[in-house]
Amino acid sequence: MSRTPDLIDEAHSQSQTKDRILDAAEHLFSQHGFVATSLRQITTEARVNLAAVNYHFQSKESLILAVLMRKIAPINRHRLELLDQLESGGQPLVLEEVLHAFFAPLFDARRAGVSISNFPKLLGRAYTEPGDWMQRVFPEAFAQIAARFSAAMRSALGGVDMTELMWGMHFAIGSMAHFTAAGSLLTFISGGKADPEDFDGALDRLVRYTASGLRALTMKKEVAR
Amino acid sequence: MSRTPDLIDEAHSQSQTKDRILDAAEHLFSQHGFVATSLRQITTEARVNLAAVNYHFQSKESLILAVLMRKIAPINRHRLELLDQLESGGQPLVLEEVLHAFFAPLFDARRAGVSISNFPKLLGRAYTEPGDWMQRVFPEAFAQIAARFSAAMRSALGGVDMTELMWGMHFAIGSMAHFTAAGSLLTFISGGKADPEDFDGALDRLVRYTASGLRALTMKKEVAR
DNA sequence: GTTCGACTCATACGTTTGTTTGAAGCATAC
DNA sequence: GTATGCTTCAAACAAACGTATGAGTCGAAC
Repeated sequence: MSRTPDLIDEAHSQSQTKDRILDAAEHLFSQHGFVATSLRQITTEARVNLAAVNYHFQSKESLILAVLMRKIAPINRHRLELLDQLESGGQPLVLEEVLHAFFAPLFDARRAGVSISNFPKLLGRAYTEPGDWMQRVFPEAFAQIAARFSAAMRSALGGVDMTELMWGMHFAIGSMAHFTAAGSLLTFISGGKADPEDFDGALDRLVRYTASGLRALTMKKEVAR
Repeated sequence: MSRTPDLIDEAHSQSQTKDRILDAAEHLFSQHGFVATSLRQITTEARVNLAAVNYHFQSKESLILAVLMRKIAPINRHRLELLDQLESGGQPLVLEEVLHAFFAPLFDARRAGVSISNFPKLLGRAYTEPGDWMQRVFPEAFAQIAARFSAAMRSALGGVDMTELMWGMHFAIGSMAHFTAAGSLLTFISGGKADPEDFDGALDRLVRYTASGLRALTMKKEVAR
């Protein structure tokens, strides 16, 4: 037995420490927010030396960005894939399908994360946390998404006023973010009857709700109350 | 002139320091969040001694609660007033009117604050900030609101399934919170065309959007996709 | 066997955090 | 005037923060 393979973990161990830090940071950030989570908490949970954070990432801020991008990038890629798929069908776009393409990847992230964890909350936090850095990065990460999907929605709705559509998208993003970030509030106001862990049901409802709201908002109608 | 009235400020001066702290804290919390704002920043902006915070309030956490409650209480009171007004009319409730009663006080808060400030953002933060304390307090502050308004909405919609209505309320709260907390994102995705400072327009759109979404969600329809 | 690069480690640095202390101010009541 | 209660003040506290340092470990290259 010259080289007992040691099947247990650390398969290729490509900087296993770096990933452990990212995983722990993601978990803690989603629970306590970015500012309230210390590097010591992260390195303790990751069972890694404190200095490893500043070695692999240069600063805490860079760590935050790395954690976010690791989750946002594949979700947005998935969104664009689904939209491409819809648009290549040759048939006219259906609003519900476009919205599904926009929302579904976020919910799928649960399953894509294999074992871990509760990162939808992480993305929810990203919207409202103190950060000035957030407003520097989100545009970059979401500019393409916003442009592609707003165009698709406009097409599905039949060439409506773009400004009204933007208001609707903003409301829709709010519903989505609030659901992912504060699902426990749903449990509370419903007295436990509505289950925020029911992702399939949530996605279905969010699509129906949003589609109807968008149609109402972009309907040709007098502005006067 | 035995008692020159000194019309200038500090009318009854009932602990003027306490209010200065609350005002400064409210302002800074809304801009940088609760955890990222230090007591020294607050006392500096309020031009008050550092120790005054722990004298008038016992801790930073109590300060946060005091700041929140000072804003939430009158808003919720206003909400209930408007709802009472609707229900005492004797006529059947209209969904749009109920939603207006729910949303309007938040937007009015701008004007009610006389001179100050941007506190809608403050409330927006409260939803997603780290706090475990938040989940201890919000139920207390919003239990009555949730009960009264969900009943009114159910009445306006004609006795629909309560669980579905709760999902809708949750989405609605998300739209509202996201708008108040992250209005700048609207400016971004719309390329500057939609103005988040247009509160009248925003309220109108939010009511229309939400009413339509709620109706779609609570419509009797097969659950199967 | 030595050298070299990548990585981990214990430890310390300088700040900043929330909170506490004890003296000083300053009205009102006796 | 002296005493009393509430408030403000400068200064200090221990603790926790993000970051930096230099020695030490390990494996592959030569």
